[in-house]
Amino acid sequence: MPDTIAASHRLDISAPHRELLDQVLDKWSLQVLNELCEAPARFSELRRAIPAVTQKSLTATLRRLERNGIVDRIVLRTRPLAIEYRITPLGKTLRPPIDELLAWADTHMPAIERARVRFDEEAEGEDVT
Amino acid sequence: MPDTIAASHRLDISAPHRELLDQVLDKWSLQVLNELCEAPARFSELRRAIPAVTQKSLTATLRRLERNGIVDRIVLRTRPLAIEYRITPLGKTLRPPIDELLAWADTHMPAIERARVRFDEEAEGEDVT
DNA sequence: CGGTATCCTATGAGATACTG
DNA sequence: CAGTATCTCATAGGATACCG
Repeated sequence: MPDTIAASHRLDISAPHRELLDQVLDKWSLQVLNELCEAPARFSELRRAIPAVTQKSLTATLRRLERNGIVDRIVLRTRPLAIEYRITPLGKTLRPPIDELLAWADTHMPAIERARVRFDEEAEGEDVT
Repeated sequence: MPDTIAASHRLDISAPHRELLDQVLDKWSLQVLNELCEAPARFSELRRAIPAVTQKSLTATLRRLERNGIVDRIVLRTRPLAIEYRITPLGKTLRPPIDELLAWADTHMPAIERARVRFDEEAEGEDVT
């Protein structure tokens, strides 16, 4: 295995970091985490709570989160059998950083919208010069 | 215009938020931001600094960041002409949340590795039961 | 140097059908 | 209910060739 390329004084954004963030910050993870931080939920409850997700994607998301120790999959020996998903303590530690990120998005959204409009307008006039 | 669906006491992870984070936290943005937070850089410097990125992906990343007001593309009227990319003030505000996320990844990486091993081992023995 | 244009393939994700 | 298994299509991203 290759060690880190250089002892950079900057942030080291190594492959494992990126891979990890990709698994945790993907399209549906945030919503799922959001639901499970509230309360444990069953598969069908999650589907109802997040209508846009398909069965397949929800399954994939839950498996990924489970594999990374972010959620637990509990088999309830009720009748006829039920599965419950719960956030783990490790999963809970994700909240503060995620919240900060969402707060950033919230705060700067207007500035970003403006930047986009400007950019798109400039691109318009570009080739007519 | 529809207001937020429900006055949820939970985090609202709306489409614009997700879209924004997708644009900013994509595969290469973190590395690029990391470089540009240090100092302005030319296209070829970025390629050297991030060897794994292809020309196409780097171009796409820079355009996206530029459109969102995170970086500036400066045309230097030197000889024979040079392009410089710089982080914007808006771009700099991204650092704290990103740092927190990376710190989280760093802190909890060992626990996550362990969770993965456990999960994969359990999956092994599963069908041999 | 700093890209754009094109082709091609791998992956992600929706729809659908079926199972314990 | 809680999935798995396919099929299919759209997109992301790499390789390559070329341009101002």
